[in-house]
Amino acid sequence: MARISQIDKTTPPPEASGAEPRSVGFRQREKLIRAATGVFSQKGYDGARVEEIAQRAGLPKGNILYYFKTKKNLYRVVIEQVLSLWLEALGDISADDDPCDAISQYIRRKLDLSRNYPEASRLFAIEVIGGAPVIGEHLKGRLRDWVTQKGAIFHAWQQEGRMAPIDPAHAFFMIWAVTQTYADFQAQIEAVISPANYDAEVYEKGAPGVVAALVRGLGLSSQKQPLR
Amino acid sequence: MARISQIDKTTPPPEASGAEPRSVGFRQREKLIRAATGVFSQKGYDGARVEEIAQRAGLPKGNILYYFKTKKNLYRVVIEQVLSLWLEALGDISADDDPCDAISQYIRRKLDLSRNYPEASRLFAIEVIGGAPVIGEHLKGRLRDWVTQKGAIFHAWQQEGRMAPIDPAHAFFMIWAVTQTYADFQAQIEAVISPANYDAEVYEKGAPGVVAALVRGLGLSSQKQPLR
DNA sequence: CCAAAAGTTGACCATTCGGTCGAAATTGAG
DNA sequence: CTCAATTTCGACCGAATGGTCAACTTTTGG
Repeated sequence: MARISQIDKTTPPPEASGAEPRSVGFRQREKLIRAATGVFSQKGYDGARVEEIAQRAGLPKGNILYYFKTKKNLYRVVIEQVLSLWLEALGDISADDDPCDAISQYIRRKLDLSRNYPEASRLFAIEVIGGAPVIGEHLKGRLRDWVTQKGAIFHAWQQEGRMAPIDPAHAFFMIWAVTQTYADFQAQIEAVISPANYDAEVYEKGAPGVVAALVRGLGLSSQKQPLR
Repeated sequence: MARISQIDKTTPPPEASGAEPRSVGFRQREKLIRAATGVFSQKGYDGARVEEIAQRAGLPKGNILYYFKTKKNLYRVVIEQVLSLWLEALGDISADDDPCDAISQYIRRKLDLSRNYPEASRLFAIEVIGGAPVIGEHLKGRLRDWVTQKGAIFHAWQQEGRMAPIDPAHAFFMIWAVTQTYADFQAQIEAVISPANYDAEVYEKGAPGVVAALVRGLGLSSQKQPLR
């Protein structure tokens, strides 16, 4: 009976414990997670149907429950993976960097994330809008620590007059808001702009100006030309 | 039999046709819409339970179906009301205004909206993230027209060098993104900042700096001091 | 090559939820 | 006050959904 070791099966997600990326179950789990991300991001947790996720992955419903035991557990796995992706991509900003370069690059990286993983972005948004019931603790932990740490760097830059005196945390909120809006509110942007090709017209043509505006707004003089 | 004229009952929402704001049904409908906004904004359409909305409004479930006929119809009424609130509050920006004043004021107005109607903001966000199945047409109509019109004003300002050369539509996306983030991502902001009083610490202390950053980013020199 | 573990599958169950119905209670105009 | 329209309310129904189960097939390690 295969049921015995199932509790263990559900614990190690594909990325964790890089044990055996070649096993059958590994690939199936990956497929399911990808499908689940898509469905959850569009319909939310309750709106998503296990059956639909299975269908999109080309597998029978039973398999999902076999691999993840419950719908809620699948959701947890999926959203935690999204959060990891998020935090990893945050990258590093160090005090030695030139503020303008470092933040420009950070913004661009964040924008690429929205562009390459729009579903992940939307899923994250839905979770947070709903009060972050699942990842709330992570936000209060990892994310918060990250902001505190990087905020100190911002503060130092501000003391040197190389950055406008904005509360560092709010500077991040601004950056996140703007970069994520291109993924999360894609439907609205499309309604207003009607781009033939979203990627090309929005990310490539529109975004650079927005990055510049953000940089300007944060008072980041290129190189060493202190703000006023 | 009361069923006969019911189709008419569901059509005129509380605000429309200011006929009889004193009738019993009118107040009940209002109560239900308020409750529904709260529940829908937190759980999304599918996650919201008719029973819960009723409970929150202090009425039996049956009444909801009596007044709105179906859950979907209730949702439509609620979200269309939110969109109206949105569009009304967009206010007017005219070419004669000083760009800096006009946009600063617009941003502040939008920020107040997030502050005073956070649930409406979140509901709108969920709808758009899900692809705007219900209000999509409105976005392609009313909102789009509004942006086109105001965009022309931005363009004129840009020609005079009174505003940075950003695609006007993207300027709006930026403003909307930043102002809405304070309502939509409240859970995240709270996790990172832990404010004792969200309104006071976030909107009153943090927001002004953000407004300034946005204005600066859009290249809006106060009064008539052309950018660069 | 073979047994045991891992994975697959569809039939099935319990629950939940949107919606219906009919009858009782309330309201309000004449 | 009266009577019809409006509103309330609980019992009930059918469909859909998350989850279970047991038999079956495929993988895999020795």
